[in-house]
Amino acid sequence: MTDETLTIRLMCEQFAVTPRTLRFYEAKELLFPLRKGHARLFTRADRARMTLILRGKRFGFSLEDIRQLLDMYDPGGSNEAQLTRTFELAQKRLHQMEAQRAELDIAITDLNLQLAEGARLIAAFRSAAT
Amino acid sequence: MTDETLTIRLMCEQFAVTPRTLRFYEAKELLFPLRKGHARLFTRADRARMTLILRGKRFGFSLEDIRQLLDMYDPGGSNEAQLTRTFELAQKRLHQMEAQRAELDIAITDLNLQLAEGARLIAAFRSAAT
DNA sequence: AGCGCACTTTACGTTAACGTAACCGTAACG
DNA sequence: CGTTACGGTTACGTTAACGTAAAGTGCGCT
Repeated sequence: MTDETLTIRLMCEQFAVTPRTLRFYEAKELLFPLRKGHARLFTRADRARMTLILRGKRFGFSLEDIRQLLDMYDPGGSNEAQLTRTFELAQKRLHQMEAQRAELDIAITDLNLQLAEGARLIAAFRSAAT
Repeated sequence: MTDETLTIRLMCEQFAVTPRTLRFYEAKELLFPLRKGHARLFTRADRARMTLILRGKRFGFSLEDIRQLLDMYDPGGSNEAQLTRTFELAQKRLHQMEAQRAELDIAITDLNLQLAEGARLIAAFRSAAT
């Protein structure tokens, strides 16, 4: 059985975050560690969520955005209406992400052009320093 | 001559921001409007900068990050050392952006898979409702 | 002169995402 | 049995990127 539950320390190591962060995420209902006495035990599900949380953060989603996305990765709302609402929300996110990628592509192209120009300038400086 | 300089109001309209934002950007040395008396006049260069600022913001760069990037788009640091440093900074950004795009692609793929699963679930619900 | 309007500066308020300090419990170790 | 180690709960502090309110300035009009 992979009941491999982690203490807060180990969890912190695995994801390179502080205890404060994990407690904060629990408060924000992004993680739901079990309790053994008063201590937290992070489950496999929590670890899966953490991966998604960190990924979400890296491209600029807010924790609140991420919380909503996480709900979708769950077998949570088991009635059709809820499921449909969640599905539509996910589609909106997807469009946002695709738009973001499109902009990122443009920016990368721009920056590449600027880099080429920069390289040209530097080369000019060097050849001028004969 | 395209000395088409804009008042703060017009500038706000063009970029859909508030006066506070423009003043704030000036304080942070992202914009350098001229002064006619005590009033600001935004130049074509300022408008170009604004476009870049807003683009930068859209994929999560901080204003400080953006300020450094803007320096590169300038004929500003006219010595080789400065130019080279700026060039390297830009390269780092580029790598960050490419990494970000790679992750975004993964996330988009993930989300697409989840959406497919979601669609399957919803379809199941509907056929069950015979 | 008086009025209003657009613009200004100064400065305190706000939200997100934690950091950090203070204080408490308990379990193991020497 | 004291203390070190790890865990916990308040609760105030911090940074970024503005919002917002207060109070002053200049100018064009009547």
